Amino acid sequence: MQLNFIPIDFDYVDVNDKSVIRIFGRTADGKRCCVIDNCEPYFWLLPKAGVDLQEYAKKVSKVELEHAGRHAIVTRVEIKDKKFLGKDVKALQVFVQNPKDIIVIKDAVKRMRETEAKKEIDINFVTRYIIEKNVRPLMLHAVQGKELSKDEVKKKGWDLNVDIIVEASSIKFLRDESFEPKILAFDIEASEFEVGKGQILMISLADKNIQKVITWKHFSNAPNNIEFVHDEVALIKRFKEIVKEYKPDCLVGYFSDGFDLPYLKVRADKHKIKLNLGLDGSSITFLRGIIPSSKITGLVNIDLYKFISNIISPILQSETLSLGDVARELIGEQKVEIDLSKITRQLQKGDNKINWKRYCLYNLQDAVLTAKLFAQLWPNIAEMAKIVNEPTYNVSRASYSQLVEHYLIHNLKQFNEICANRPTREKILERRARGKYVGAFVFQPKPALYERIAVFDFRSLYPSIIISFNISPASLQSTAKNAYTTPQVEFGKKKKIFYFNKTRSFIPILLKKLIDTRKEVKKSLKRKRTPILEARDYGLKTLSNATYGYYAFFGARYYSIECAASITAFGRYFLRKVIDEINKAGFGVIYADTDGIAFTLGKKTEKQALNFLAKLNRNLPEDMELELENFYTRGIFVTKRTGEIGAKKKYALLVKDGSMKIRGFETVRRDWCNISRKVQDKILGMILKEGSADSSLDYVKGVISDIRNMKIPVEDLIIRTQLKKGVEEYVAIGPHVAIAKKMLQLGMPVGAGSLIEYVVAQGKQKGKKAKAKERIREKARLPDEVKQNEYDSDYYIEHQIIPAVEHIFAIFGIPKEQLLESKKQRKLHEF
DNA sequence: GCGCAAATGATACC
DNA sequence: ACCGGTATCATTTGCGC
Repeated sequence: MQLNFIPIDFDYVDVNDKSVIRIFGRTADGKRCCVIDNCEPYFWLLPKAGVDLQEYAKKVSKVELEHAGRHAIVTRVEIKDKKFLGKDVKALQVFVQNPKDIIVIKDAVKRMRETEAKKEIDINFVTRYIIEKNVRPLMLHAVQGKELSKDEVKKKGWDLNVDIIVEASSIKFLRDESFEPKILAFDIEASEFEVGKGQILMISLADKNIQKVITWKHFSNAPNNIEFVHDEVALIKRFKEIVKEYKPDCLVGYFSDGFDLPYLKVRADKHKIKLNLGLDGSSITFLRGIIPSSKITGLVNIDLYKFISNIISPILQSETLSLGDVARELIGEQKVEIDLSKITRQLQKGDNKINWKRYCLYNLQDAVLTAKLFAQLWPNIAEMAKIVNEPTYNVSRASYSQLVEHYLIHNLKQFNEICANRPTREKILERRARGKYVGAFVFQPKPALYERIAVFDFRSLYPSIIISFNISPASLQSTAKNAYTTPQVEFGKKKKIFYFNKTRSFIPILLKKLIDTRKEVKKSLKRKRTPILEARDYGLKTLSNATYGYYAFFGARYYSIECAASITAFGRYFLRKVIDEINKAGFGVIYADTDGIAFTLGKKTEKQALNFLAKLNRNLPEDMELELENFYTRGIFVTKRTGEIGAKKKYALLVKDGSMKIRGFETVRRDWCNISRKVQDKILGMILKEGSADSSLDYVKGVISDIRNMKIPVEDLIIRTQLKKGVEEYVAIGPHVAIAKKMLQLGMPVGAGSLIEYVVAQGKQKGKKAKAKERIREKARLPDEVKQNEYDSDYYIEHQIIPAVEHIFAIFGIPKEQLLESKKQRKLHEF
């Protein structure tokens, strides 16, 4: 029979000592299917120089071992001409019966005197299969094979909850066809925040066609979508039942790897309920790493929080990655918050006045928002999976470095390349201990208010450098012959020069392919904007930008600090070159950082600037391009807090439409309180629009007087700082750490990653001197502990308002003292 | 106990 | 451990006196 289907999830299991691949997917007519296929596991051996390959192969082919109850044998060995890091090598392809045997056999063959190195022992078997059989996750395939009856499948010891099972004889990629998975979003609420404590109170489920809360907390006047069960046992069982009946392709949660699923597992274990949600009846498994994750066979379990924090967060404005913040930004829905810690406290005290209906609806809201967020982000997950050719499950949890690596691994075949090994633990330690190399150049601005500004920037600077100068570990060579020569590459004080062969190597070629594909996507986007094309564009862009960082990442297979440092060296060279040329052309460079340059037009026109831009581009390498970022009416650059020199990475520009581009200022920093951010934003706007500081001075004085008169709502005085590690790990106990400790004592859920909120209140010390000496952490309070007349107005004026505005006024010659004078006094002075 | 520089820590830029 | 270096700034820590 032939079946057209879309692969969604992959796994492999042993059948009679052999590993078989199972692909779970959807058929063209929407049925859930499982395709069973084979793949021969293998790895590579590189021989030492002068080794008799035939003899060596013979010797390797005889390897046979007993290990962990398995009889591991080499099934056959082939001698192949391959490439490793671009160089020709002879290699033995060593086939085994079961991927598990690789780990056993590689140790035996590694010890042979003929063996120089072993390769590709750490390639995941699913990845191996996808490469060998040219399968493309989430795209349409035709499978030829035999349909298996339920009975035949049972003989393999499986009970598969799918509609069709096919044993493949061949599998063929057909085309990229857009696919929307059937999903079930879920969210649990529990009586405690810590996994292992308390019990599950309710579980919500949501998709387009379902919105449901299951709870064992009974109450009257419940809406239809609330289903009551007897107890927690019935709750978990009902959850399982719904998941099994609904048959989603993806089970979606928000922070579900970190909370919902581990919690569910602990409670299920406690009640001796099997959490066998897998399509083969298997239980959910947890991978314990630094970042725990969970896997359900056949059912792609997606933790949207992970995907967002890994892949989407760089473009988010949200100050936290909480479901509420992210949903507001991405889908424009405001989450209705309730006080969860209050409910927890009430439950602990046995207080019965909990509004269960409201709590249930809150719970449902989370599941619904998760479902909506998924709908929004699915194109991003799917397009990324298609670009790198890895299964959805892996992609949804991968960091950019992993994605870059997946992309490379899946494309080595066309270069006949053997994959580099993953670094050993020792290697990682060594790499992490290495000194830093010099990165980008940042131009020191002169503090002032500027008019008529243009900003040019390099389009994808680092990727274009990698491509232009063929920067890769495979092209690095020791002589200048037929090579690109780097500018001075700096490692601290040491300076070096590197040479990269001019024959294009696989990483720059693959990177160029990403960029060329993106150009095509951009063209299509011009014709018609679709979420899929936008997601593809985003994926291609971010992946190509991540390649430079990948070279410098200690966990990378293709780690090369020489490459990373060469890239930044070229970057500095071209940025400086363009700065010089802009100045020479009669413009005035104000500022530059990494790949962008801001300069004043002076007496020149915008058109002249654009003509000059075209001229600059004619002198750049083909794959490099300088673009106009924008023209600005005005811009302000300030001094550093200490000294008179201009602060880098801190400026505000006024766009012609009246909007502002603000970088680095307190306004854009989440660890400053709202009032200081608001005041700074306001005066930056006033100054940039008016070209003077006249009206903003009065405005600031007004705010200072309001603070002094205790008129500012405590809410605007909250300082938010993230806890980057566990409370006990801190050497310096800052205000947020002190507050976190207090919160822990109160039984509130606090740990690494929590955003700690506090307000600085009046201290206990009396007398001006003693007051000033009291540590800020001693005066820090939880926001709801501080009444309107209790905040420390001096602190907010001196530490939050003045620092945020002082250096802006300094541009106009207005000293700090003048800000502190009252409005009236100033008027008297004027008379 | 005081005043200071160094250390620690968070966040942003690109 | 889950992309890099560059940069600013607040607050605490700890040293010398």
